[in-house]
Amino acid sequence: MSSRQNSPERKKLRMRDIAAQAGVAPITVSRALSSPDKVSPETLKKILEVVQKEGFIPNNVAGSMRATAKVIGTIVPPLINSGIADQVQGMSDACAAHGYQLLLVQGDFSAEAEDKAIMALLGWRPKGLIIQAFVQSKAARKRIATAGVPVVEISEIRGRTPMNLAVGISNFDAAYAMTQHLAGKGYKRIGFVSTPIHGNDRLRQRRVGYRKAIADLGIDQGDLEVEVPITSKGGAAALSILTERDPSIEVIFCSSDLLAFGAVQECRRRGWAIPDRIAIAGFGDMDLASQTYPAITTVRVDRYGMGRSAVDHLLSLAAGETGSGKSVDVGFEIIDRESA
Amino acid sequence: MSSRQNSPERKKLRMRDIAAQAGVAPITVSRALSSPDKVSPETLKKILEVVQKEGFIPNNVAGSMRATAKVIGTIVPPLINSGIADQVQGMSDACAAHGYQLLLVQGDFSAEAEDKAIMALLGWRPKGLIIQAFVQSKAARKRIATAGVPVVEISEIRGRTPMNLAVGISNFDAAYAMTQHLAGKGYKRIGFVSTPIHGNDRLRQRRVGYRKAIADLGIDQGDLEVEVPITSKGGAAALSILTERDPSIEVIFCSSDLLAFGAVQECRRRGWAIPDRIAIAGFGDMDLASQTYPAITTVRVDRYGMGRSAVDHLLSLAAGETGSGKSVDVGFEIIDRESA
DNA sequence: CTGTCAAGTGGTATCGGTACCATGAACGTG
DNA sequence: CACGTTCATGGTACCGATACCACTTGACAG
Repeated sequence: MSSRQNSPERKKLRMRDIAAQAGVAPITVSRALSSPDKVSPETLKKILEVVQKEGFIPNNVAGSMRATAKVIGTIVPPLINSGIADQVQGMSDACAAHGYQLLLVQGDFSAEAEDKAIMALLGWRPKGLIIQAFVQSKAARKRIATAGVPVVEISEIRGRTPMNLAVGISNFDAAYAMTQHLAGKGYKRIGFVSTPIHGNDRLRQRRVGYRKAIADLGIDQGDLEVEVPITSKGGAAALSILTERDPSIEVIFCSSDLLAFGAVQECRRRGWAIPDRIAIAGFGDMDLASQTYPAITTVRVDRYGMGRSAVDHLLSLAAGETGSGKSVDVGFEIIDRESA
Repeated sequence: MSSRQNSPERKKLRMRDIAAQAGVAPITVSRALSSPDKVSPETLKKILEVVQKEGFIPNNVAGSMRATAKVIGTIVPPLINSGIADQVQGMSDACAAHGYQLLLVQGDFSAEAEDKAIMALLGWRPKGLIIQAFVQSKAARKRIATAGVPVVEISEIRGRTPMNLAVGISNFDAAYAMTQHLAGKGYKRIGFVSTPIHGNDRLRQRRVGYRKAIADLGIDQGDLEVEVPITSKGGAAALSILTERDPSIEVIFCSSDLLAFGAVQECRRRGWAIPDRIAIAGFGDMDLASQTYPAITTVRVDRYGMGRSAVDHLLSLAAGETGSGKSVDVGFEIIDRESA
């Protein structure tokens, strides 16, 4: 009766206000908004009209107390490279497609920060977590296990058994394949540039794959590995270090395109021809890699697809599928360009 | 009495379970966790022990029904360039520092998507919104106004009056300054490359600033503007288009470093010397700009700082400060490098 | 000894949806 | 025509933490 006039300075809209105005019970409004096919067409129309007119937006917080929240929590490393950004985009798009929200926390490289981030996420009782943390500490794993929330890890899929399910590639295989590829093109002395591993399995496996390939190839070249920060400046530095350590080095395989880019720029600065004076390969197939001149030979990984796939699998897990311990391999591809 | 043994297959932990085990009331546990100074040291210690032992994580969803949620919603454009990524990092860090969570939605370039995204965010009754949408449709603004949620816009600060408060720079001034800077270095024919404006005021103001500078300088050069997709490929294309349109063009000012990078690579491909054959300038001072050889002259904007500052101001607004209509100018800086 | 006050703690109502079960109407079937 | 079944809708009881107010206790001033 007084529901019309008191809008100007009355408080926030609730479902019951809409219900009153539409002449139905609150629960019917709820159904109209979340499962419209359970409401008769006329009622539905009437309710939606009121919702539209009043600009009502249901309170997800309240709704998430009974039903589990349509939220997926995720921890991502700092978005320094566009690979991660693609992945976030993939997760974001997939979430949107399913009507979920993405709760994003950025990790750094410390275990405490990771633990705190996980607690913050779990506090929201998300449907699941997608983790791509660097550390993956034991404490963190235990916390998640206790909470009983499904987890999809975007990670190295070789060797380790995931908590529930992992999406990723074998970084070992990829690095092995690239090293072999370079050897196949006739390069003899093959350097390797890594970023600080910090307990990150993906990075470690790349190095292991490289080493295995060198061993299998029977190349005797001493230590041609170096570790630098994950910036293009790091790549430039790596070039200097390695060429100084062994002037006859023929190719440098960088564990990230960002490093490869930096190395290419350093060559330009020195006036060195690529790949004649020295060849360079990267990892990730960032946009950069194809656009740099000369274009960079690299390993393509479908990061966007990994993000989407992670969300899809997570929702399956949450819906009851066990799939425990499985790994989903999204594969990789060697992209041969001009730089090596 | 039976609270100890039934843990194995009992349901989730609630605050009252902790309370029972610690021999206090639930509300005391609440206080112990959110305002520890209101609880006596002994009680606090006992409660924290139980919390620790059980691995209890309070349910934020429930807590957010009475008190407003410690959540900030944000809409960001696709993370195509690292500038946006820096900004997200800034917001994320600032949120973490204040104990807030970041609810992230990625926009695209359509008004409907934006409206949907805003509804999704508002459904969580966030403390506030940080918006950096491309469209900023009228419908979206109205929705936010109705919800009565404070908003910080990361945007162009010239001309437009923000809903509550805007953080950003004057893109007009920045583009004007760069154009003048280039003219000051002796360049006569100055081209301009923009990405599709799509109603985005920041991009528009850059173009307007450029045009104003050209007019003020009294340069009569015809149309040396072109619009290309925001990719490095777009930058390469722009170089081709402009040099074909006017072979005597001397410098190209790109409204994004990504474009400038593409243009530089295209020059390399053609064997053109930079800046002798043609000079290039960018916008944003992405990591790329300083690392590319030759290093790119550009406009530095502190994106990370903008993100942090947006969160800080938003929390002030939420705490009651009005600050309506104000704009916070974080400023810019012309970074003179080798490319122009 | 009484009154005032602060600190520490608890009881209760409440935030706003939705799961669960009940109800009544309309329809078809034997 | 009695009965089962489906469809549309409503009533009620929560979900789990916290705001609000009340209460107890001890310290201290007058």
